[in-house]
Amino acid sequence: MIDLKRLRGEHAYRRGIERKRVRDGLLDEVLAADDARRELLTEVEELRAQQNAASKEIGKASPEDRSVKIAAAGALKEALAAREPALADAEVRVRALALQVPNPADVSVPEGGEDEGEVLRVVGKPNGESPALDHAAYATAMRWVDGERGAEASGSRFAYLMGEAVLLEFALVQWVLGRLVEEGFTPVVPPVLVREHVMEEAGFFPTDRNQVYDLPSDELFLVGTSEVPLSALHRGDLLAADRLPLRYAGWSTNFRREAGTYGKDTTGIFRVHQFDKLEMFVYATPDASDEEHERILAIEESIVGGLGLPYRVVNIAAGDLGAPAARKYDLEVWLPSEGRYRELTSCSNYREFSARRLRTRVRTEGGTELVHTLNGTACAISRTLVFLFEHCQRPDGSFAVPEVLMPFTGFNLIRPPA
RNA sequence: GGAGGGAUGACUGAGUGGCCGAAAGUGCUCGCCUGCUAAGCGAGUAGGGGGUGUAAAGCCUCCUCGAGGGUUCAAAUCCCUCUCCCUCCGCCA
Repeated sequence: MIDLKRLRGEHAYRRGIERKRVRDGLLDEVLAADDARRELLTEVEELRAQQNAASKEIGKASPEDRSVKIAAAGALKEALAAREPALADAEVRVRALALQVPNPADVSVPEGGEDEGEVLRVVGKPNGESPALDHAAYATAMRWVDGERGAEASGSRFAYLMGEAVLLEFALVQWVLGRLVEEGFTPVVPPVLVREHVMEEAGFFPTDRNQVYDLPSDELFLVGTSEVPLSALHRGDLLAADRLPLRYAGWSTNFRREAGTYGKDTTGIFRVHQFDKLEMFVYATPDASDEEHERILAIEESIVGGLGLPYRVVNIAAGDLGAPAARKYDLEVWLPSEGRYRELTSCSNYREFSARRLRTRVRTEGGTELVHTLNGTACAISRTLVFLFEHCQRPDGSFAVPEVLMPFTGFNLIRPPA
């Protein structure tokens, strides 16, 4: 959630919001609603002050004065009760509007939409050739992915992952998790079913509600990323400054309805309803969050680069940022069969946007401040496999295991089935 | 799933209708003191919102004792619902 005070008083803050895609007039509506709310608040508080004072006097009053004073206090109570609903309505209205307002884009974020991200660097070179089979055909040929049976069992975009592909998954998890522990991350296997308030406070409801699977009879929701439960880990906490940064590496299965993606990426396991992912989530002091963001990016680059995948780093444009992100980097990897770069990982700095709803704060010399939260993909397994299926595929159809994974797979080469 | 007990500030813990935003202790901050020390002495120390203020400070005010609702002139305290924790019984990967 945004800072209404800053929206009211800081031009740059407002400008950062306007650089994202915001409905015309929304910001003025929020400000007007907030003005109305504060006016009512002043009025109601004045009445409450009178009522409190009147009540206090009754306690000290002599028995014979009491009945008169109680009657007077009762009248004040009624006057107050007449105005309170208006204030409550105003608060609901401000909140509903404020929730629609995205986090301002950082000044370093380029102008524009989806295709206007700024390519910061290109690392590694596509060799210009495509493998004999694209990732989907290869995975089927190697008997690693069975999408047909997956669809029979659970519907489209579900698949069975099998054989060496599963060993590759666990090798990836082992290798990446080891790296993250080296970098000071605490590994976490979080709950993947959460309550509604967790979804709300993590910023996924109401905006992305249609992307989330729910279990109505238990009033629980399946998470689409471990970012959700990790953000709830310090809900309402007032943290000591010397505990920050808190770095967590969440491993979870993730569930996404992928509403609105009909017909997109329909082959293989590029886009599926269920996948496993290692996610980085960091709580940082406000003055350290930009540095922490660069750190997360560097880790992502070392993972993607370590797998030998050619990639580029994109500074995502304002119009393409999600609502909570002030800035975001994507790592896009070359996908030979499509002849273009596709997103593999990303990392965002939410600044204090998410922490405001979570009420996660840090005690500093000056007082208390909202923490900054950041998140980044360490390794999204299915999609990583997609890229490996093409880049590690050799002309004879065998699969060359990336060197960094060899210690965890116990084999270097996988031959196609006879 | 059944029965009972509990949730208070950074932490421990007192408080069963007004004198309580809250005793005491711990911790922390500042000062003093002992030749040194994890010792002693003194003072301060909850969070959040609104208003005022050029800003900081200050001042006024409201809200918050797990969450939400209710009773009452008045609620940490009484009632209801929910969440969580503990103990016992049952069941179980």
